[in-house]
Amino acid sequence: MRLERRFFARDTLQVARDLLGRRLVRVMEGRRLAGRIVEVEAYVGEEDEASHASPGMTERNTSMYGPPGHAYVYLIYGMHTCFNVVTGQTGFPAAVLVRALEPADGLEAMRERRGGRPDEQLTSGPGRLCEALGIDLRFDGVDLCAPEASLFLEVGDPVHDERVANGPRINVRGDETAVNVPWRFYVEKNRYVSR
DNA sequence: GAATCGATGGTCT
DNA sequence: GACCATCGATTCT
Repeated sequence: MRLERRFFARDTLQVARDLLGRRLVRVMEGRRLAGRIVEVEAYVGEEDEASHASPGMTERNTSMYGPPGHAYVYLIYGMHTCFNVVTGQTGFPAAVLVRALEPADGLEAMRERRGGRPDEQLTSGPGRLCEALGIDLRFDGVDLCAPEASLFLEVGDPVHDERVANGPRINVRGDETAVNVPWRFYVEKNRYVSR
């Protein structure tokens, strides 16, 4: 069962929290690579100084202004890509960065893609999970809810409140608000959460 | 373990 | 020309 567009069209903080436990799935050369989402961060509006939308619309961040349920993928530090899900209403720039997965299906393929690293390091970080699932810049702007999508989200097993922790976002710049708002959500004590 | 540092390229001023 | 929503290796305590 896939997550439908209306799931993503809600308040971004709600979507971020509810994304925990869902499965991110990549179909690649007939193989299914999937992981359970265990860590995310929300980026909300142009007022959020940590968001790429803070300077207003640019060529890079255009996807953030587009319809919910699409991907926003960008290159960071010249060598890693990061995957986000666009949330909220079309025209309002907001997205949830997926920071870590617990590997579920296609472990062998992920190990190959990740150079044989230990399983704990396959998908425990935004750049790592993109490498493990083969998510690159070509996915920027694609519709994750399209029937033919090779990258999509499944309902999975939602995480109960007691298992959800939150805190400030990792490695963000900006004013005091941007640095301190507890918009990072993760599954408590999960081995695959980053850092 | 914790802290530090280099790699590497697209985007924006 | 500066700045990164990172990773992995190296260099410390």
